Amino acid sequence: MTDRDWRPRYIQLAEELRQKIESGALRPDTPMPSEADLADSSGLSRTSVRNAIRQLREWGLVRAEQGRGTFIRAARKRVVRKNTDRYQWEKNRVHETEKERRSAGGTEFDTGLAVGNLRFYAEYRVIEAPEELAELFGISKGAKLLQRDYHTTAQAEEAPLGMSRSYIPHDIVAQNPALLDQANEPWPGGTQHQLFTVGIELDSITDHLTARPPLPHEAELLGIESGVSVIAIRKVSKDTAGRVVEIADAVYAGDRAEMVYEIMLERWNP
Amino acid sequence: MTDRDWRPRYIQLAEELRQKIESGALRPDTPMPSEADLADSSGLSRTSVRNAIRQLREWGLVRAEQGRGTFIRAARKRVVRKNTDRYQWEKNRVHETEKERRSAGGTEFDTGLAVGNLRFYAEYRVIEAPEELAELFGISKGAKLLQRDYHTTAQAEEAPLGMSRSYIPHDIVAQNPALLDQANEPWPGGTQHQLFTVGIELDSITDHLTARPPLPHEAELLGIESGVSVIAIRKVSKDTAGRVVEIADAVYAGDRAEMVYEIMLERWNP
DNA sequence: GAGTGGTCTAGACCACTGT
DNA sequence: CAGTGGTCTAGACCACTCC
Repeated sequence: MTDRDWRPRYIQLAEELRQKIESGALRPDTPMPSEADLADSSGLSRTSVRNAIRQLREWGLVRAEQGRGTFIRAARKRVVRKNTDRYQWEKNRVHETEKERRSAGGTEFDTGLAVGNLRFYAEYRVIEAPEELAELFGISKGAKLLQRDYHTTAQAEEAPLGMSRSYIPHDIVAQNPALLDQANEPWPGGTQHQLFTVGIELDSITDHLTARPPLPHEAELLGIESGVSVIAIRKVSKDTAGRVVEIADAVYAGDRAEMVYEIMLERWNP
Repeated sequence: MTDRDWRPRYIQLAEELRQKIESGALRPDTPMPSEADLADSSGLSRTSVRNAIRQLREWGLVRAEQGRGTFIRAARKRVVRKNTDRYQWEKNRVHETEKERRSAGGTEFDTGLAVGNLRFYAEYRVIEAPEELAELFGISKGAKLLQRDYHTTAQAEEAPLGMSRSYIPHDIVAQNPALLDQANEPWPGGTQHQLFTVGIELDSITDHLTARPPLPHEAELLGIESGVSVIAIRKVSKDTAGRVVEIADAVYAGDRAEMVYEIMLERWNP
């Protein structure tokens, strides 16, 4: 006598299907049996079958397309961002010629794609610093901040890999009026060069990473659905005087992005 | 005339409730109206109300407890792991006395808690290297690996913050038989000290971070539910000869962990 | 025992995709 | 057009919590 399975029927069904997917009996990018078929073969109502499928979606194993079917998800190819190298690479580029800086930006560094194959979006606003940011910048609440939203999409992809919102104290950027005009984006050399034009050299960048489900507008822009998480990164940049000069909140599709940090350790016997 | 809202009714209800939560009209750790009440007040069926609530759970805004109610989630206090400091700290400790090493481990470093307030779990197995790992280690497929599972729980918490599975080529650890016995865990000074006993000094540690929904066993162990993601980290450690000596896959609750990496940039004018 | 959320049914209509 | 998944209803019973 085997023990009776005390779990809900829809979970049992979800587990059965999970087995089939992980064993390869159901193959990536092929459709699962339809809800009606599963209801027939399992003896459950369509509602319970849908519960099972929702479970599979939450596990990130399948993707439903209205009118077409429910498909096994293939593991997505990831774009690897090695931030420990990227940030230094951006810094090194500040002193190169404009022609050189124009030739490639951060996204090209990550993806290896050429500049022409990218669609770039930028929008600037001036806002009043909320308490949380004011505290991090060491400025007073309500002081003016330049807020900039960015995202970049590879021509071949339908949705960007990530999106970011950057904040810089208005006092700092206002020293160079060109920095206040979003028409100048994409700025050759990026933020580190922009800061350089107002005399700022970065000393350190600190990334704070967390994971969470996407918010509705993030899911829409990044083209992700139930069953995909996002990597949220708060990036805090300090200049050589130890002052916080930029804070950026970036969000990346968890199934398409991989963030890499290499930590070099000091030697015992130098 | 306002446009008719073309979205599903349950999404509209979810959005209304989201507004109330984010505006503070519904406060953290207090219960929402019951499903029956919401069905009455909204004119929807209980099924649709449940769909709305599921949406809120997927957004991570509420938590349902059977028999008690559905509660607004308070933002959880995060444990911050600054890996750029932590790994060097662990390396520095290798040369300290055993008494000193015994006094604190990595979790204590992160949380500030004393050793006695932690429940520690470790389990060792010997496995054959699957292709993926063999390739990373530069050894042949099927070669023996020591696989070690760990998790540590703060006495005050019901669930661990994260869990990890470490792999080390068996050839390496077998040089010190004490390293093969899980009864020696928690080993004072951790993995870096264990490797030191077989003559290995680490040169670099590379973290690869992604985000995804938890697998069932992860959700259970970490005590997380629908609406919480995990941070998955593959940590690759190389010794001073450039050889990969340990690979660890760690998973952290996305709502309780924050991973921090500080990148120091080279100066333009040294 | 009253009230909560969790599971489950049997059915309906809709929006979308393919042929 | 038939077939798919998405929305929605009106019920039922269960497991759990709290009084």
